[in-house]
Amino acid sequence: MLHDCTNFHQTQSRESLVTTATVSTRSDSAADAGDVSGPPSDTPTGNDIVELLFFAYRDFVSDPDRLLTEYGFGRAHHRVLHFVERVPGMTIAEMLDILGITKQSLNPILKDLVEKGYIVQRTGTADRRQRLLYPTDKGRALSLALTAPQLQRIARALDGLEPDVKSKVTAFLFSMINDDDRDDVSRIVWKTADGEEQVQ
Amino acid sequence: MLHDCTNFHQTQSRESLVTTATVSTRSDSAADAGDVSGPPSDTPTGNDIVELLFFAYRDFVSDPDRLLTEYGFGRAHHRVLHFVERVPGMTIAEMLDILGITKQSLNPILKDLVEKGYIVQRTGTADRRQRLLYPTDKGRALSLALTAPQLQRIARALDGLEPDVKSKVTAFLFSMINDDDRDDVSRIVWKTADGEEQVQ
DNA sequence: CATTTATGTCAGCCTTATTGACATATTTCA
DNA sequence: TGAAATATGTCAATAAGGCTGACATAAATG
Repeated sequence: MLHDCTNFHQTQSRESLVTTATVSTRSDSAADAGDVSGPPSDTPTGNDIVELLFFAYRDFVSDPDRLLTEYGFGRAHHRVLHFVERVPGMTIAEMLDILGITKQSLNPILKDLVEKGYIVQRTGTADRRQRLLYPTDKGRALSLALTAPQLQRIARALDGLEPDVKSKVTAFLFSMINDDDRDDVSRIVWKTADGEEQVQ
Repeated sequence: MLHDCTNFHQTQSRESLVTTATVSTRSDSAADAGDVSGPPSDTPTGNDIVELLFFAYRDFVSDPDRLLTEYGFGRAHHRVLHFVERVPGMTIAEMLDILGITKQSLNPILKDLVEKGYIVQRTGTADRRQRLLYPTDKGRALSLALTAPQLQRIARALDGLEPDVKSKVTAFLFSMINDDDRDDVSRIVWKTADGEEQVQ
């Protein structure tokens, strides 16, 4: 889930990359291009991961697109619904921090989801200014349906690989997150079933 | 590089997630929310990876934002420039396949990069309908500068982990890509320095 | 010579983002 | 208590980066 960051609506079309001619003309073509650059970069450490992350994420976030289109939603709706399902009772401010967007961007999307009955807002009991977000049964069902193809993709990818890959991938992705956010992310990602963790 | 899929311009602001109250009220708050759903999902296999991919990718693609803003470019410009640098001599059609966008979306971005002197287009020699894309020295320099913080993030993440993590992460990300595209992606990602590979 | 292909371009539209300004309810603090 | 800060909502204007559809041109192909 969680879409590119970006939007994009759904393209879906996408046959095969670079089907046509050559990936690149021979290096002398590049060399004789006058003003043009020298040899391609020597792929320093990590350059392959830069590109694999792009392609993997591109395909990964496109998984729920068909379903989203059916419901008239975009990837932003998926992101919001996903985190509401995962962290029921989340406040608006927490959602804004997680998604990294402004309230003006969140509002129309949230309004959509509330109006169509996927999310309910309840006034906070401790602080009655807050509007706590909860998924409805309908919202929970849609969230799970949207994430299902992504879980399948992950399971299929792990299936062909050594059993320790999952823990190593998890550790790597976790290390890729900004230092400041890592604690909070771990509370969201590995929260216990009864949702007991306090952030502060 | 390669930004979220999506657009988004740069937000840059982002302090810390969920700094305020509790991640969630206790589960009975969710339970007594009436129409609201049951217990949170039991985190089936891969659910953590779904979320870690979101957070890791979110931070990863934001690395070049400051620099992009300085140059008046967006993440889409970065994606285009990156692949032109990596696969000099690429055709327009190949770029469209890789990025998964339409020519109408690509055109203004490409025009920007050409007008500002980061990319040159040269008529193909074998097929003179094609406009082969090459980076200029300036474009190559900018591409490398944009990717530098991302390589640093990857290197730093791998640094604290076991030495086999890199190969396992690479294998995992590769498996996450759509079946149909995997051959072509491997040609792009692991192309030799002299760019000799033929796609067909 | 007719058709297909690669590319370019115009027009209109959508989603998701932004900033700035302002309103309201509630909590907190002096 | 009363002032200030906080959480949220809303309006307006703007922008990036996507989309579809239609059409044009040049070059290759059959």
